[in-house]
Amino acid sequence: MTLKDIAKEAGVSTATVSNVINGNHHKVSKETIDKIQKIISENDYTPSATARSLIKKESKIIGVVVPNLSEHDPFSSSPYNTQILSWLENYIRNQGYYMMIRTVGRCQDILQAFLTWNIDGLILLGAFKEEAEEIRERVKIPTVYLDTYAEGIANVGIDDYMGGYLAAKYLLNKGHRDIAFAGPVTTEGVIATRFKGFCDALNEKGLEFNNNRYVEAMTFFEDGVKAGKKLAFLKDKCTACVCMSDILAFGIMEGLRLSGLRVPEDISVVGFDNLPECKYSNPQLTTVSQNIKKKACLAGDLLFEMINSKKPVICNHQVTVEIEERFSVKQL
Amino acid sequence: MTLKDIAKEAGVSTATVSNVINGNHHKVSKETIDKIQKIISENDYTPSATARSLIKKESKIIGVVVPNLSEHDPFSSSPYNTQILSWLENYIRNQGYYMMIRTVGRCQDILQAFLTWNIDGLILLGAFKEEAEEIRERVKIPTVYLDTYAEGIANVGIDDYMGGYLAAKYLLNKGHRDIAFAGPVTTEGVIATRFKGFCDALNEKGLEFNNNRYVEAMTFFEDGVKAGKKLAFLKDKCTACVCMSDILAFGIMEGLRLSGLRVPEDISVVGFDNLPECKYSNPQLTTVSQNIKKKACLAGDLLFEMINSKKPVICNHQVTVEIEERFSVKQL
DNA sequence: CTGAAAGCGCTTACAG
DNA sequence: CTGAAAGCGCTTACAG
Repeated sequence: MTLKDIAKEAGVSTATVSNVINGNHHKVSKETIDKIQKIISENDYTPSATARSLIKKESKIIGVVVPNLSEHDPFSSSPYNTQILSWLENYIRNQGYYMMIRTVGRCQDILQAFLTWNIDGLILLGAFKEEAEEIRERVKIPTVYLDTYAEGIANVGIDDYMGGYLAAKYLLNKGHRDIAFAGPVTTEGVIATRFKGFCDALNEKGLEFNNNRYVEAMTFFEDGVKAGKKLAFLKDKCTACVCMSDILAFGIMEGLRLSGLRVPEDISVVGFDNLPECKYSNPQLTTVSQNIKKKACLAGDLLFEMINSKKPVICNHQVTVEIEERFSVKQL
Repeated sequence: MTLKDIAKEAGVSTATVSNVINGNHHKVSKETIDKIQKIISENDYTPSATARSLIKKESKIIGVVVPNLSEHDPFSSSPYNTQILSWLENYIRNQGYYMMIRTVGRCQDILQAFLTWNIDGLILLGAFKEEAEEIRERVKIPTVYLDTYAEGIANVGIDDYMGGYLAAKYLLNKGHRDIAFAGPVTTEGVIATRFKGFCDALNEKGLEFNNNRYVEAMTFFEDGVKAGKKLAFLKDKCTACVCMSDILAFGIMEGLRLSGLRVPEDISVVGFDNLPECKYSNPQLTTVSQNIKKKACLAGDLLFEMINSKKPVICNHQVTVEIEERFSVKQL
């Protein structure tokens, strides 16, 4: 059933049917409206989004790109991304839009194919700086980045510096002095910024971070297990470790346990993200809490502001973070 | 840049450009192909998916519907759904298709709007029987259901009966006799079937399930906490509890703990699903493991079989389940 | 091997 | 208030 069929059945032109469907009721007489609406509901008719999108050059689709370390991993290997995704879906749906998801190794790989859908907006989770710069040049539709450090874009992130700072500060206040740092090694971006805050907190106390205590690890559970074992046998013994994600912290706790160490009795652990899982873990994880829902909502606000105003926005929201205290840190 | 522009620049017709783009190389001379491909790559041209979809009546989009208890919840409130979703995304992407996600209260609500996209296939997670029956009548495109008990559809589920049976059997073998069952109350479908298997295992041992031990709870953490407190003070004391999801089990363990009971020393807990979280929990959760990746892959296989063969398939795959033993059950 | 023409299902000036 | 016509960006017989 097409709009044309309805027009025929109602004995009017397609233009009139179109006006009824699109709520241009001031252009159509009451009787015509009623007649057409009756036919529409009787036939369960819905306009073709493709045809409409073709002519209106908009689609009501928001594309969301989830970068993955490997294209073979599912996005759930990063529960943080999953959380963000689900709040974005919620936001996008409430705006009456559709969400198209794509996991990808490098952001650029998918862009062209994605844009072919006339998508009205684009959200990118955790793109790297160089990716963002390339995308900024090539993509002309409203785009919002999450957790990306780059100039000239609309970004929603957190106060990563403060995250690292607070984690260290918290441990220092609990009497810890020999603190490890676990996460990927980077020179800029999210992790590097957190690391800087972390070091500065130590420095304030007159301490210097000992680089042997940088435990390199991807933010996955299995990497965490390995990292935990490394941590257990570190030459420069530690009493605590700050981890760059909760999942990594879970893995590290497991690795420590397998090495015969107890958390927090023998070594304290602080996570990052405050995922729901922190409440189930053993012990429940003290972590740097970022407000994931708020980030998703801010990203949505930004995106739809750009869509509705048809103007690009350049900004960098930094959502505040705080320590969520649970039971994985011991007072020394 | 459109196909027409390319045709003009190359001095050929749009039909010829179309043939080049679509790989109908036997219809076009070598020189023409080269000339056109040069122009295409120089201009970074990608065909409009909307226009193509309109005329071909296919879209390379797979719609995935995630039913939620509340439309205001994000889909991550069900980590099981999240896992399925992410493996589906993986599968769909590897087929060169796009995934459109929609969370919804009642499946029917979204269907019409969803179908307007000429989507090539539909996957529904956890639809109810009546929903499935309505959808079966109204939807003419390839559709695959997950965990739905209904006739005449293509379904991928698990052996729920065996899941319930094995959980009870496992506890019986560990010496437990007074066993509770925690989950939503239903008369048919996934949970009811598991419950039947659960009861039958008890019966085999000459035991009858005591209905006072049916702890009603939704499969969320917070509901679990409440259920755990109820369980702690049940008149008909139990030594173990089978929970209808891991998340529920985590909540129940927390509720028990808050009530002063230890798991597994005072009471044993068995979960259902075997989510990654089971490895982080306190204690690590013994659970009925379902192969989530396999389910997603089977669903993908089925869907694309239907899409490629253009024939509907009616079947009911039941993936096998097994007990994943960890540390939440005590030998009596 | 190539092109003119029709058409997918809509919307949008424009004329009446 | 209503309709004829053009057009969105493609593909597909069909004729040459």
